[in-house]
Amino acid sequence: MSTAFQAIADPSRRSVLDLLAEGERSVSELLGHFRFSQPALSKHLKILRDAGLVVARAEGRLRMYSLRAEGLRSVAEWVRHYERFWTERLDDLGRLLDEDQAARARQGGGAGKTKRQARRTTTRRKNR
Amino acid sequence: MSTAFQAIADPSRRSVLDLLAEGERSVSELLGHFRFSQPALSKHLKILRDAGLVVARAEGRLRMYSLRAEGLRSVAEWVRHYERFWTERLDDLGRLLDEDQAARARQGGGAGKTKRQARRTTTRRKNR
DNA sequence: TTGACATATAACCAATCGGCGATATATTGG
DNA sequence: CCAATATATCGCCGATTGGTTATATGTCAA
Repeated sequence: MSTAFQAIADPSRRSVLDLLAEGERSVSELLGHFRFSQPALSKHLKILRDAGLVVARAEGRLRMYSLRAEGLRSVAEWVRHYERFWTERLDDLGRLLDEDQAARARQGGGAGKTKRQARRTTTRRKNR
Repeated sequence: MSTAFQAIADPSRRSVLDLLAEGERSVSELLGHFRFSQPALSKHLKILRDAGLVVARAEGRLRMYSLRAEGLRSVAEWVRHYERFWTERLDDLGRLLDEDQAARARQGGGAGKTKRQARRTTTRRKNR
């Protein structure tokens, strides 16, 4: 039942993946980086295994875990659909705002790369 | 304490975001796409709001929700770190992650007890 | 004002989660 | 074989989650 989205929801599990991104590690090596118990880590590892984000290889009495990053593809693809909202949109919006800012044109600095700022759209947050 | 990672862990909430990616929607419009109750949706929306992934604007008695995709940036950046594992050419990867092929070549060697074991990057991908 | 609608919040519930200590299983060294 | 080590699994626990129904709040129409 564990999807990659669920698996990476926990910060400890993300840390495990970050560690494994540097290379294969045994459970006890991983454990050294956390404050919780070994069974807790084994549980996290099981969740990551079930989600297809890591694989374990037995070497003697050690279990060497390594990253299986392809399991993150679904996440990457889903997020990529949203990337346009802060790339393309920042460009277009920035272009519009540049006119506005050009009005109070001053920006002396020298190397004139348009240093636009992201401005919040509306967001009339009042809430509660 | 709702982080973006936690917020997108739930498939219903991801669907909400997907819907809002097409444009602003009221709560009842969103509700039409789900089988659960209105309070359940309001809870999801609160979580998304707290995570900074959506914003609400009052329009009469409606609440128009819209996407605030920048909230997904942290996720995108984290995942991008892993993209290289399936994006980069295999040969580049092998170059980055040291002597994989040497370890593979010595596979039949035998009784030598190496302190450091072979790093396993495997996963020969050809497509993409 | 009243009543209907739109949405949020409250109170509750079962299931899941992340942690623990205890224990089971496998491997290695003596 | 035995003890030590490495890891997984079990049984338990309190907190969180995702859902429910009931109710509160705010706005529009009449």
